[in-house]
Amino acid sequence: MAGHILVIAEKPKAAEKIALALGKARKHKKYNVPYWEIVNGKRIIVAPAAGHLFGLASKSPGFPIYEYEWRPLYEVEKGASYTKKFLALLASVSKGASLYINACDYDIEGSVIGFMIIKEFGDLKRAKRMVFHALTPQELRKAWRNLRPLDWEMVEAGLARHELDWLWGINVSRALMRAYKQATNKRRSLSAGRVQSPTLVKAVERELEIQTFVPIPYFTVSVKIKDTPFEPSLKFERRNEAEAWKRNCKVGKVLDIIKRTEELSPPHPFNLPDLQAEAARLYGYSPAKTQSLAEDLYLDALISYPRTNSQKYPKDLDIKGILTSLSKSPYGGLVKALFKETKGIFKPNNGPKDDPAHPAIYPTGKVPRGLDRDHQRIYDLIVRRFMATMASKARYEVQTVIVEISGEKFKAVGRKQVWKGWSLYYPFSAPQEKEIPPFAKGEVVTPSCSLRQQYTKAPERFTKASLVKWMEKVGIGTEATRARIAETLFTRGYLKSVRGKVYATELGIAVSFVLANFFSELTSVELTRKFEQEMEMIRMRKKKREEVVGEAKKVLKQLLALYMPHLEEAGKQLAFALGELEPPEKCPLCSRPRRGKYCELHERAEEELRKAYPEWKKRLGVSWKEYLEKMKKLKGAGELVRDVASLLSSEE
DNA sequence: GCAAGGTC
Repeated sequence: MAGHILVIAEKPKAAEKIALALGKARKHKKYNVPYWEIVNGKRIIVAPAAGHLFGLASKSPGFPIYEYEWRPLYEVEKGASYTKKFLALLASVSKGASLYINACDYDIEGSVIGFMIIKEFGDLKRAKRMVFHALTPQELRKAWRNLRPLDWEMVEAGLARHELDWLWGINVSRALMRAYKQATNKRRSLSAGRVQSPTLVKAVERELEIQTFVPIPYFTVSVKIKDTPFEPSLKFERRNEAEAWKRNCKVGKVLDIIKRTEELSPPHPFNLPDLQAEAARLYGYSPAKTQSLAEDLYLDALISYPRTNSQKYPKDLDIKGILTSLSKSPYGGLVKALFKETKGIFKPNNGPKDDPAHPAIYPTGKVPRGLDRDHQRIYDLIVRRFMATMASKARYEVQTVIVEISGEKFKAVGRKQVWKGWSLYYPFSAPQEKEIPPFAKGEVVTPSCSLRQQYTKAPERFTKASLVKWMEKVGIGTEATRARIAETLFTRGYLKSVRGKVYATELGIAVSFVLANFFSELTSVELTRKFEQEMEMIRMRKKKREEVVGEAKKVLKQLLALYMPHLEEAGKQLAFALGELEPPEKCPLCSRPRRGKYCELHERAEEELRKAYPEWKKRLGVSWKEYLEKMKKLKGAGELVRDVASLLSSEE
């Protein structure tokens, strides 16, 4: 065993950290990829992958398809040509090694990345796993002293994850495309998958909720005193109840004035979802755009790795060093203020969320030059947030005035900032100041009350950002993939974005219906839960990969057998949606195929319309005819509802 | 060409 030890890292940055922790490292380059050689002691080479270098591909064309193989990623995925040089390097440095160490991130994907490389270029019988949870020298050295045998269970779980996603995704996608081809003799990229399809279905459900929404009327009486609005507004079902209360609303008395100081903790360090949410809120950027801008900043070495869920900085982060470097930037004034208020002792307000592979996002200290507006805005958020997490609490003087008017209590809250604290550095999320006029306890006041008729509102439309947030909430996709997968729904033409709001297209609705009818597993986030359980079973050696994959094939075979007789029908649904085919019988209100009196969607709208009438009659005393007249023009009513109301009122 | 996952 005279050869060197090869350590395989998941990416160049990690390779560098590992090399520097293991000894005196010399940096080399081959095929324009950096790698490191430890020169004191044993000969060790640390070389990086770039994420997955291998991917699954079909052995043969056709559908359904249950055969696949692992191939170099650059052969099977366009846009992955950059992986070729990494493969070339790893093939080269693998030669003559006596030991292969998988030092990729300690998760099932990292286990697969290293495993595939050792399997292809090295020797699995002389392989070990290095396990660490942070790229700090101490942690890395500890991992080096405690090398473990190769983690076959994690590898098997990871391979299973790839195979399951591939089998479901490729087969159901092809099922959709086949159907469309059959109906139109045209080609079109259609897709379905464990993550994208539940997201599509959610967006379509929201679309239909909005389009079939029937507002319900109610009455509010709102109270103002000295031109200041008081909370809450009172709600009533009927106008006469509201009017009765308004007549009572003549005089009030100030019951209490409560003054307190409110302290607001600094924000947590940025993880990717929080950065995306802020960029969406402040600048209207889509999550995919923010991610891509952040990645550019990372590649420019301006910020740390952005694809993270962590809200914690590394324990050994050189905060002082970073800030010192930034003092030569336009943020110099703020840096000076931060040094002054913290006296050089930096304690970040780390948040609860963690990520096994990467810490929270922070600036590296490198001073940027010539960033365009978009990059500058993201960089600005990250630098300011970084400083804010170390700053003191913001303080507000809050004054609450409580007034009683004929037995009901109302309040108004004034807020004045008395200490800027973190909001000096990150002003974007500080609460607004609000001034209220002076009141005295016991003071008798004259309220002005106004009565308004209002309507319940349909749920909000998704934005790209809130759709990605939803994915995060229900736990599908990862930091690195969520925004990208949401974006594919738009490139497929399933969803569209108008002035920042998400709309489901006819095609999106049709795909969602076909999936619900024939592949209902793919319409729910439960499939991800099931996968997670299966992966766990494999890791615990309670189940074998072949077993899990075999079961999935069986389920798919059954579903596809049920689907095939309806291929043409499904294809027609897709073709109707795209206007490629005319339905034999049209809905009297739109161009969708007729199902009963109307199309499926207008049917649903009529149902909602009829369901809501008793409530309208009770609250407003309107006749059916008056109800329809009103609904025809009511802005908050769903478009499909208004269509049906127009038609019904013309039939009356 | 199609998934989801990693990263340049």
